[in-house]
Amino acid sequence: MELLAGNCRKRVDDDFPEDVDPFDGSDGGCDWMYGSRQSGSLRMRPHGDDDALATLAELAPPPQKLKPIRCGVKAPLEDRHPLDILAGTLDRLPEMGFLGDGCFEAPLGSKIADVEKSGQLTRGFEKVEEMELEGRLSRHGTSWDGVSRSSSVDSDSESESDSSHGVRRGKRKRKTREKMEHFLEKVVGSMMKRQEKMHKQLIKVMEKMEFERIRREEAWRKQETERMKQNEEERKQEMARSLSLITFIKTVVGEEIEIPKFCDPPKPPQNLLQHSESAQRQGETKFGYASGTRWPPEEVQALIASRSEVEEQTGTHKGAIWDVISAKMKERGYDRSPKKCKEKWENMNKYYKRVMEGGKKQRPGHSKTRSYFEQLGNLYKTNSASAEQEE
DNA sequence: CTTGCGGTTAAGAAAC
DNA sequence: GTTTCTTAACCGCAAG
Repeated sequence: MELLAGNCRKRVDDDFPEDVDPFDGSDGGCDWMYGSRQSGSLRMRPHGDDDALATLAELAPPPQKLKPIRCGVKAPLEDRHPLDILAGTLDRLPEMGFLGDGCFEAPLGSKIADVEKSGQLTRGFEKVEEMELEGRLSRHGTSWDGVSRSSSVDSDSESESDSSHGVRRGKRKRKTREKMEHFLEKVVGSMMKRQEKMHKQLIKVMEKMEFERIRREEAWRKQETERMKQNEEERKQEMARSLSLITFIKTVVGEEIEIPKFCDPPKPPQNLLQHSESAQRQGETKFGYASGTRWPPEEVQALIASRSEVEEQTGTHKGAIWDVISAKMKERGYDRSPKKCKEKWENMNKYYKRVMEGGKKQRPGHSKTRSYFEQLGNLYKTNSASAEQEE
């Protein structure tokens, strides 16, 4: 498009006289198409023989202010037919970045050549006329240049014009134009097809990449699940070893060893996941924990144990105690944020106090849900006892 | 600003 | 179906 807009400075190779000013009237370089602006246009000479060129002139009216395609250096005007020049330019479109590689099965130039050979793009000369012309041109020392040819032919043909000639020319003109249009349609159609094909290919590649990404993700998930399972196995083995050790010590010592509650086999880190999974099948449990936010009794006990541990260690409730508690909960296999731990603790205590103060009777069926009451009560007792001792 | 605490509310489950 | 219990989550206030 840049080329057509006239601002393309890209240098193409020598086949195309890119440095030639197509509208430069000084040497008549573009008169073949637009007619001489100095000595009168082609159309001013109705009896010109070069019908195809005349057609081109009709198709492309002379530009008024459009800047021609220029490049840095002026090259000598070639003795080439304009259609050859056009073909050469079209063939360079891919190089110039207008079309992708292989936009056309064969070079456009060759297509044009084919069209010419098959007579689709006749230049409007009959063999005889052409030979005649050649002779005349050579007599005038003019090269095979559209302008020279057309102008010299025009001047001569004026004298030879007759009515039958005019009718034939008119027909040829129409025919040529139709063929030109047909050819251009074909070119555009071919370009569009090519672009469509490329677009489809691009979509295919994108789909393939997306598929690959999903596949990798799946593989990663699988791997992660495997790793978790392995961890769980190791933990179980460790627990079994510990239990057998404890049993052995028991038999050796002959005394009952109290195992702290928090030494219960910890749940795997994915217990939250399990909760959500089990929540679905937990019409079976008292509370479905359907929301996934409810704390199961074991988790509540773990929280209380963690809290009492930290309290023993620090002796204070201040500071980042809930961070420590959250970390301890994680060690036990429960993933709860410090904020959640704190909230749960507060809510639990609130409810405990409310119930204790209110002296409400526990629902028999709900005794399980308040399994933490006992632990909390113990905790309060020990706390108050230690406070009394300090006093 | 952080922390602890009390109050409130909506939602879910069990008891009636 | 209604009532009651239990819980999570949010808000505000006071103390440090």
